[in-house]
Amino acid sequence: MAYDPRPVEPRIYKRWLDAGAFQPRDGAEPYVIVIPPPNVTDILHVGHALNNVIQDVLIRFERMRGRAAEWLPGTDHAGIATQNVVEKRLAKEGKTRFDLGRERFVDEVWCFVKKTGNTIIEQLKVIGSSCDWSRLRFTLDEDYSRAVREVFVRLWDEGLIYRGHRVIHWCPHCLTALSDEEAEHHETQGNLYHIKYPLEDGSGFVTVATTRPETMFGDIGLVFNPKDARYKSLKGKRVKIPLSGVAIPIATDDAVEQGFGTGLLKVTPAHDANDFDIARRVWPASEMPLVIREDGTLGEEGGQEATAAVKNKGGGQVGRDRLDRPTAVRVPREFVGVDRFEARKKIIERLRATALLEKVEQHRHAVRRCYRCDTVVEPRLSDQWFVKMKPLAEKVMQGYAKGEFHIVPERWNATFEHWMNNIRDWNISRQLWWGHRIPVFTCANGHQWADREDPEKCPKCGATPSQDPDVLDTWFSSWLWPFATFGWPEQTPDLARFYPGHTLVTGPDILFFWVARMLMSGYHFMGQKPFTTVYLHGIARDTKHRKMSKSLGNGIDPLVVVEKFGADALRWTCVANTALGADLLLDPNDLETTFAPGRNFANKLWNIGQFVLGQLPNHVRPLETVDRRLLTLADRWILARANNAIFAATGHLADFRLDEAAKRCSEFAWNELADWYVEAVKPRLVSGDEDAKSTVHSVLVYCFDTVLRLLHPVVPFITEELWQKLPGRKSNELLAVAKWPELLTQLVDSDADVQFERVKKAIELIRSIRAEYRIPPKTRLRATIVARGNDRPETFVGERETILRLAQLESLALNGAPAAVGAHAVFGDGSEVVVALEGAVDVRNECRRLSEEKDRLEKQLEGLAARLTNQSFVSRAPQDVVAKEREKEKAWRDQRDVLAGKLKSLGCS
RNA sequence: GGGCGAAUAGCUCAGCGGUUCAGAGCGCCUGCCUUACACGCAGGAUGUCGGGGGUUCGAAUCCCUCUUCGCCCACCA
Repeated sequence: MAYDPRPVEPRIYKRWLDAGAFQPRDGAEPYVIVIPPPNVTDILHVGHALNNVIQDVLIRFERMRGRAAEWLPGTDHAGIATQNVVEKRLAKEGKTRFDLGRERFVDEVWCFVKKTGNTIIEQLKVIGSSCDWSRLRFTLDEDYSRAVREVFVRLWDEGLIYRGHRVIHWCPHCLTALSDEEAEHHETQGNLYHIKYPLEDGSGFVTVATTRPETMFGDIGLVFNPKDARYKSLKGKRVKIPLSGVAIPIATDDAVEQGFGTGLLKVTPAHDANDFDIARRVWPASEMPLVIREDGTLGEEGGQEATAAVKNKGGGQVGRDRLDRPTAVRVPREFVGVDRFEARKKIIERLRATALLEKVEQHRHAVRRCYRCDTVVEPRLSDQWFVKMKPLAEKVMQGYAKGEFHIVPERWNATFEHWMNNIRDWNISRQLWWGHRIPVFTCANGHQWADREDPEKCPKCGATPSQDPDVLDTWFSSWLWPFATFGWPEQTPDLARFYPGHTLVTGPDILFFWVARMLMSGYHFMGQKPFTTVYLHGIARDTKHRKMSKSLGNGIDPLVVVEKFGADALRWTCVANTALGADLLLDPNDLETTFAPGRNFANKLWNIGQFVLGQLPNHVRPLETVDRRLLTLADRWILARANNAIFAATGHLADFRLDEAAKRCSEFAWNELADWYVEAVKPRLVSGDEDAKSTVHSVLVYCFDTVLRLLHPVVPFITEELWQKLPGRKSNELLAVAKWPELLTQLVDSDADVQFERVKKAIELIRSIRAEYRIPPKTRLRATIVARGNDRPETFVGERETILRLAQLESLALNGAPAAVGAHAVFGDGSEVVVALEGAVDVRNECRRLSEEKDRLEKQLEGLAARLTNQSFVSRAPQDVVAKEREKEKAWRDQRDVLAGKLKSLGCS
C-alpha cells in the first residue's frame, strides 16, 4: 500500500504547533534566521517554496542540534505592488484611488490586506515551515513603523538624507519615482532616428540621431565634441526644433562620442540623466523643460491638462535649487495629451512628411522598465528624497574586509563588492499612498524638519506645518528587518538575544534591494553585522531556463504539488535538485517526472518503516546494551554505514550542501539499509535464535531511527509520522525537537566495510551470471566461493545465509573444490565464485566472458604499471596514493592470474 | 563596454583543493507481483566530460583561447 501524505501532513503540523515545537528553546545558544518577508498580497509560488524549504532545512537542523532556533516570519507591505493590486480592484468598479481620496484609499488597502494578507502565511505552513509564528511581523505594524520613522529621523539628523533635484526613474503606470535598482535594464531592438534640425539663419540643416524623438520638444540645445572638426563652424549658431520651431543653441561638450550617430547630440535635460549633466555644464542658467507628464503623455507640467495625479499631490516640496519652469509653450498643440510612444510615431510621420527625417537605423539598446509593472520607465526631472549611501556602505565594507560576514557561494562576492564600491544615492520617496509616510514637515515660513511625532506647530516659528505627501520606498522599511522585528529601537530582550542573526537565505535577485541594505542598516544602527552568512540560492526556472512567472504562464503551484505528491515530495525536489546556489529547474509540463522521485522516496521510507515496525516487539534493547560479540558482519557493516551517513549529512548541512546531505541519506536508507541490510537480515528474523533476532531488532531500530533524524529537516512530515511509531516512544516526544544523531566512532568499522563489500560483490556476480545464462529467478543454483589473498573465508562463512538468500542459491560451498563445469567470476584479491551449471554451460561463452574480463584487467594493469614504474609519480605523488595504487595492482594481478588459470583449465584458446 | 556563470549518458543535472569520478534521477532494454514497497526488485546498454592549445607523472577537474548560451552591472544619445 502506498503512503498517502494527505491525511498525515496537516495532522503532524498541528501537533508541532500544539507542542510549541517552533519556539526557540530556553537557555540555549540562539540560531536565527529572519524570513525574507513575502509581499502581503503574494500567493505562494515555487520561488517562495524553494526559499522557505531551504530555510526550514537549516532551522530544523540547528534546532535538532540543540540551538535555540528562531525563524522569524513576516510579511512586507510592498508599497507599489499592493497599491497596484487594490487599484486594479477599484478599476473593476470603474473607480480610481483619486475618487476615494487618500484616507479612504488607505483604509481600503488595509481592509484588503487584513482579509487576504495571511494567505501566504497559511501556505508556508502547508509546506512545513517551522517558523516561530508567535513573532510574526508586518512592516506596517505599529512598532515596526516606529522603527522606520526613527531611522529616518536619525539619518536626517546625521545629514544623510537630502532633497535632490535630478532626473530619476519615473513609472508612468505606477505614477511614482523608482530607485535605480527598481528600474531594470532590458535589451531592446529599437531605432535610431536621424532628424534634421534647420539652422535658424536658414543656411541649411544639421542632423541629429536619437532613439527618443518624442523628447525633442524638451531639447535645450545641441552639442558636439570640441575635437570634432566637422562641426567647428556650428559653434554659436542656433537651430530650430522641428515641429515646434523653438530655437536652441549649439555648443560643445567632451561627453559626446564623435563616432556615435552623427556626432551631434540633442540635449534634453529633463528627460535624460546624461543630458541633465551636460546641460548643467554647458548651459547652467538654462531652464529644463519637462515635456512628458507623469502619466507618460506629452505636455507641459502644471498646464491645464495636468493629470489627476498631479493635481492630488501636495505642495511644499520645492527644492531650493530648482530651476525655473519653461516660459514658452514648447509642445505643439497636436501632441499634447498624446502618449509618448504614440507621439513618437506621430512625430516620425510628421518629420517624414516634411522631409526632416533623414533615415532610420535599427539600434539595439537597453531600455529600463519598472520592476513591478514592466512599463518602460521615463527618466524625469523631479524632486525626491535621497539617502547618502557612501558612509553606510563604507562601514559594511570594513566589516566585510575583516570577514565578519560572508556570502555563499563565493562567486557573488565580486558582484557584491562592485555594487557596494560604486554605490549611488538611494531615492527613497515614492509618490504613493500605501506605505510609511515621510516624516518631513514644512511650515509656511519654509522651516523644514523630520519628526518622530506629528507636530502641531513649527518649533521655530509656531506656524502650522504640513507633512510631505510621499511615502517611503518599501525597501526603506525592510532593510531594518533583522532588528526592527525584534523591537528596535527599544532595547528588548528579544533584540539582545536574537541580534545579530546567523543565516540569511535568499535569491541573488534581491542582493542589492535588500541584503546589501540590511547590512548597511545593521552596521549603522546596531553597530554590527545583521548575520554571518548570506546564502544565495538559485532561482526557480522552467526547463527552458526561463524564470517562472505569471506572465509566461510557466509557473508551478506548490499547493497543487502538495496535493498530488505531498509536501515532503515538493521539499525533496527543492532540496535534492539544487546544488549550492544553482538554479532549480522544474518542468511545469511534467509534474510527474519532476516530483515523483520525492514521492517515491517518501514511499520507500514508508515501506521500510512498515517492514521494520512489523518485525519489532514492544521492547527493543538499545543498541548500546547489545553484546558486541553478537554482531554479524552485516550488522557491523550497516552500523558503519549509518555512522558514515551521520558524518556526511552533518558535514554537508553545515556547509550548506543540502543536496549532498539529502542524497547521502537517501542512499543510506534505500541502497544500503533497504536493499542490502534488510534483505540480508531476513533469514535471521525468520529462523534465528532469540539472541540473533533481538540483535537485529536493535540494529534495525538504531539505523532507522538514525536515518529518520537525519532526514527530518528535508522531509519532516513522513519522518515524524514514522518516528512516532518506533517502540518506546513517549507520547509527548517529537522528532522535530529530538536530538541530532551523534557520530559513534566505535561503530565506524572500515574492516566491516571492506568485508561486506566482498559479500555484496559475490552476490552480484552470481546474479549477473544468472541473468547472462537466462536462468529463471526461481531456479536455485549451487555455487562455490573460494577466498584468496586477504579475502577471508570466514567472511563468507559468516554471511552464508545472506548469500544463499540474495543469490537464490540451493547450496554454497566455501573454499571447496569448485565445480568442474560452471560459470566463473573473479573478484577481490583473486577470490573466485563459481556457479555450477551442468549442461547449461557454454564453454565458448565462458571463454569469451573470462578472456574479456582478463583483457580489461590487463589493460588496467598496464596503465597502473606505467604509473608505478614512473619515477616522478612514485617520488612526487603523495605516499598514500602510491601505496593505494600498489595494493590495487596486486589485487588486479591476482585476479588476472586466477582468470588465466581458469582459461587454461577450460581449454580456451 | 565591463563582470559572473554554464557547456558531462536520450533528457535534467551532480562531480571541479589532480590519480576506482566517468556519476545520479528520469527515460531505455531484459527478467521478475522473491509475503515492506511495481511509487517496487534484479540484471543491462549509453558519454572522444563543447573545440583547440598549455601546465603536470597524471586534467571533466588547473591555465589560456575559441564557439554557443544565460545572468548581472553600465549615462554611446
